[in-house]
Amino acid sequence: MMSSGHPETRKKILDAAWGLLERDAGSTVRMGDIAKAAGVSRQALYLHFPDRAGLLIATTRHIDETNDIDARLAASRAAARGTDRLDAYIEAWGAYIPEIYGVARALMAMQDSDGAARAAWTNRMQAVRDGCAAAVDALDRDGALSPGLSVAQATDILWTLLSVRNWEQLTGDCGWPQARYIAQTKRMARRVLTG
Amino acid sequence: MMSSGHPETRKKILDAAWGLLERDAGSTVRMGDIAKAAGVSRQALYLHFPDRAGLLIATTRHIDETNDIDARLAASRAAARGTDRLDAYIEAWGAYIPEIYGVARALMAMQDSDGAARAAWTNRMQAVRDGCAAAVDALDRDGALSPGLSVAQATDILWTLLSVRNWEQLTGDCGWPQARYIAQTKRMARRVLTG
DNA sequence: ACTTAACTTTACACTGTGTAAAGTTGACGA
DNA sequence: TCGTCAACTTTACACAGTGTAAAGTTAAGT
Repeated sequence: MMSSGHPETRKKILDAAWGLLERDAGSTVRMGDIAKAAGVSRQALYLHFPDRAGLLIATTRHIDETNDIDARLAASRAAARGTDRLDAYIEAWGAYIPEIYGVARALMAMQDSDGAARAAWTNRMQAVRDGCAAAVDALDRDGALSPGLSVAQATDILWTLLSVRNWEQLTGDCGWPQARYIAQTKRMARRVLTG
Repeated sequence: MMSSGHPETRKKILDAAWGLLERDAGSTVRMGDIAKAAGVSRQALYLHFPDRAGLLIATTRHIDETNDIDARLAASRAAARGTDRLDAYIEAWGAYIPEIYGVARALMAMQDSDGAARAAWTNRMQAVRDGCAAAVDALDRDGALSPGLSVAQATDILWTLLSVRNWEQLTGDCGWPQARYIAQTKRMARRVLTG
């Protein structure tokens, strides 16, 4: 059963899931953990969300709304020159990754087993890809795109460069501070795409 | 109970796991699936390997031995100039990723829940990182390393560029053929690291 | 014949997800 | 004031997959 129940309880659950996933993004957060954190019975979760995947997906949307991601990314479209636009997009998306990382990680971990989780995450990443395509288009219009690099391939490259996994590896395994991640990613994108 | 039993049966199991993980790298390969493919009871797996993580780790080693990975990577160390060496390393490792992708994927999926799997995979990736560091050092000795890029940071970047996840995204999601992956990765590495 | 290693068979404990259904509580309306 | 209804709790259970336990089988070795 989905989306019955008080919106207030629903919000409590989403906030609990968010907090828990943000806090220990490493360990596996179970349905029971979320219920306990929300001060609600485990079964109550199933009154509001169809299953674990549904709850996680709803959590990403909840985070998006709270942080007004649309506005943030829209701002990056304002820049006139292609390279400025590229920088702005990297800054906006790169700053957003840490916010969603907890849920992203849980959702990525489900991809192999759960089709709905895979679809939801793919959809989400498609939106990022669209942003990459827009930035690459802007570069291309300026004639700044590296010769011998098609628009499609440049988009693939930028999209890959900006993956959550790369952020995870650089800030996690390599211990980079967020500021360095942003600066170096900008540098890499410029070096690889323009020229 | 670990590593008792006939080495021949052990090899049958490892080959079965290898084949299965290579074939449907997407879906979840269960212990029972491997047992059936090996023509052996599920319990027999536990006579040879401590648990699922242990079996997967042993499978990577088995693949390494069969393909003589050490020799392949050692060959990349022969190149005189730093940039040649970089190319050779990318070619060697990049060609190896598809071979281990099936097991790698299964092992990566276990990382959140299983500490041994995490340790094994981390160890493995550390070896790749060492290769990256060696290539970066060679560039640095040639004075070819981009100014404003420390050896450590250059290593981090190359290591991230060469991650299995990036290969997965480019050849999988983006549909790149292997040859393009190699060529473009070489190009990116050169552009980002040297100059 | 006796033993032993290697493997099979059967059975079961455990974890986490999801379903099912009966019980509780408080608000709201006739 | 009583009934009703929605939201939630409680209890119970089915299911999948991993791993453990232990008794049974088989073939080779001595």
